[in-house]
Amino acid sequence: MARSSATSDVFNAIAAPQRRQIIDLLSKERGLVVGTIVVALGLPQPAVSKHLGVLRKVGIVSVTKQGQHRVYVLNLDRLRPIYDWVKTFERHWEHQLDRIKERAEARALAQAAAPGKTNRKKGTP
Amino acid sequence: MARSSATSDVFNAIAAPQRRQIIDLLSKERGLVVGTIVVALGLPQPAVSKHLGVLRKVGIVSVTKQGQHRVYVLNLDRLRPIYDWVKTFERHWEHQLDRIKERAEARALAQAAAPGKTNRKKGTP
DNA sequence: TTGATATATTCCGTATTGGGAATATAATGC
DNA sequence: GCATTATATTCCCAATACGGAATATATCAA
Repeated sequence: MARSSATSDVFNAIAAPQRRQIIDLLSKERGLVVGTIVVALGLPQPAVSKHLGVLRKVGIVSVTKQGQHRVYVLNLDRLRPIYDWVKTFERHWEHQLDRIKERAEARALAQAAAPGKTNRKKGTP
Repeated sequence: MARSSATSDVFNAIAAPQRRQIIDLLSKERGLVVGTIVVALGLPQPAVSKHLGVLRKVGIVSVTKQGQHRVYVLNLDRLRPIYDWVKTFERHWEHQLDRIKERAEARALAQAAAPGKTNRKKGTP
């Protein structure tokens, strides 16, 4: 046995950054034609078609013919397993998250009070 | 050029289910010795060592010698990129999420009120 | 029909995977 | 020293992966 095959499960399908890019694109622009993805990613068309093939096989995207184009749409629910998996560990980041959120809010307040400059590192002399 | 190499980034590192299992284990039991993981996964020891090697190289786990054992611990922050990525799509699942959160809060309250037993499903009549 | 455009498929080559088996290293105990 | 235990490393191999190049299919347009 070798590897789990990118077309076998979602985790392998999203391992390739190009495919994540495609997913990102499709999450913003609902329904994209291959050509658009090609120019957006700057990859050769066959490469894009292959990546789309992988995503299709796993069910992350689906196609509909439309004239001579293929319109790809995202099936976000297929990403749930990943979400559910990492969410298991969310607890561990929650405190950090809270702190980050607090900081962000503090920053927003500070900026609202005195806009014009983003505050820098830390160094409180 | 072939693939991005499992040892190159976190997304590839977690593509293998065995490695996700290891992560799951380490998230429950903080600090595990290789032998424990071996019996838990039912994989041959060299295989486990290799998977641990991948996780180590990506920074998901770190080792400390302890006598003749190696204790592996999880560095959960390294999984953040994955979390952050899927979280982008959370919006699409929000309704479901709200319900989950509500349940979690209800559970927390119930537990605060009467600790000692985790409540089971829900059943919304 | 011919041709242009849009997309998919096939073949090729190199790199990588992940388990198996054997072996190497390291620490412990006698 | 030697044996045992714990873990890592090496070598092998079949199965992929993924980009490149070429080609195949499909649709539209004239």
